[in-house]
Amino acid sequence: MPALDRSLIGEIPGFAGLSEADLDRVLSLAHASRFEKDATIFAQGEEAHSFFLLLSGHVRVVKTTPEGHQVIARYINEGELFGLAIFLGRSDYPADAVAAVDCVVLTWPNSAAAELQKTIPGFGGAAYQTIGARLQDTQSRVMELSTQQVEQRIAHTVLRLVRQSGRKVADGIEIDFPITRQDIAEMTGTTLHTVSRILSAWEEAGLVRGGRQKVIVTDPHGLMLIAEHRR
Amino acid sequence: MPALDRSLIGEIPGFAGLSEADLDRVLSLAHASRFEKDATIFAQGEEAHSFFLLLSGHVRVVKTTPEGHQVIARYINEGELFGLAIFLGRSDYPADAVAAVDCVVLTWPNSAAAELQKTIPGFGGAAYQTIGARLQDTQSRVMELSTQQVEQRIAHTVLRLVRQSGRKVADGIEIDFPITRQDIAEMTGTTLHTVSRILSAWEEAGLVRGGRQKVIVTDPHGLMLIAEHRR
DNA sequence: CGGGATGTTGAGAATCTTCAAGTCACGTGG
DNA sequence: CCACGTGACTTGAAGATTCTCAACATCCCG
Repeated sequence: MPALDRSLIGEIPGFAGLSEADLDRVLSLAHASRFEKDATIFAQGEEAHSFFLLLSGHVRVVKTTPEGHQVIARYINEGELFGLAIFLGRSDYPADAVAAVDCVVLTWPNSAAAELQKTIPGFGGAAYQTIGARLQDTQSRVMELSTQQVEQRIAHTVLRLVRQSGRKVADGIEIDFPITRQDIAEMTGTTLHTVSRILSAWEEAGLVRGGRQKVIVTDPHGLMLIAEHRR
Repeated sequence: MPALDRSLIGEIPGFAGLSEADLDRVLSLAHASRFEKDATIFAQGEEAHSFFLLLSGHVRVVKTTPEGHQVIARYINEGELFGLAIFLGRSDYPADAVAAVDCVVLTWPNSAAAELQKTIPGFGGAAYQTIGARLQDTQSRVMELSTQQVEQRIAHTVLRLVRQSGRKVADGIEIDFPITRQDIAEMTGTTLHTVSRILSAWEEAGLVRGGRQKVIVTDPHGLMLIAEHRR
């Protein structure tokens, strides 16, 4: 493995503004690895030995119920920490993390956590900030699932995805990684059939363009109206 | 206000095993207050100036959507921290906290947080442990809402309530605070009508006994079977 | 070029909500 | 102490949303 470059993490909240010496110290505790699309970074129930920072790519975090239903907990974007089981006082990972595209990941052993928190001001804060943000996200999702119909939930989810991981293309904004109807269903608590029907209707109405493992939003404002149930 | 007694918090995780001097120090930063049933401890959107520990009673945490729907995020039990906005890096409270019964609450100003974390080993950990546990709870709830039918969700919710806040009575276990059908509906993402119908059916089947603002589980094992969809 | 994964669409069924109408319990004030 | 009013609860009937089942179309990868 090549020596890790400071520029990898210089821009990341929690490491921003560190001295070169501190950056080197942070990197000396970590190691970088590549995961091919569909590779598992960690598995639900597995003993949590490390935590991670996504340097590039997109990671899907999936929980499986005892009955075998899958629910996508979230997508991780570049620059985000994940697999923070140790910071929650957990000894195992509560979900699978799967590379949605080819990914580069920094890994720290749990044993580095105390060290980092002690020596890097702001690192612990960044980790807990991340957890706090996820608690709020998850709570919003509970509210959506509790109070909104399927079409609104899908609209909110698609808008969130393009906002967080959108890439500008000729006629709109495209979600930056391959995503199936089934994936969207697992994020919104519905079935791929309903997702397909609704996306087809939206395409008919000129709000989105679909495609295999692809969603392009062509009329974000129109979608927003649907999300707010004011079509 | 009378001087706060060390015994108030001596048993609480995060304060357990502290010296008398440390306990006094923790209490000197706090003040205790009483809230009558239905009193608001803090309100959604209000600037978060303090965080709290519930000494006795039960607190309902409620979020309201822009459209006016209410969702009960959780109930707080005796000995739990709540209103931890500052630990999430938030400047306002994300929900209402309402006394479900008469309550006694310890309050610390946010300014005490850094102090407590520095001087009391384990305090910061306890706060973040609490947040971590809530993230996991909330995620389980997303899974339930996504994959289970209403009857199972209500069964899980009622079982969780009796487990966390149950009081043994003659013919079963009763939820230890007044709870309406509407409350249960707001915890499970359904309507009070559906909750009422299902509780009536369970009563018919001898699993529970109902009553005004009351639920007594008489056959926890039978309810568990319903929760797992194996009636 | 075959086959598995992905996506579409129709029809029927099931669950759950909505609307409606009431009953019941409890606390308050006369 | 009783009448009354309000909040809590119940139950029926109709309707809507969404799921399930089924069949087929399509696309990509090897």
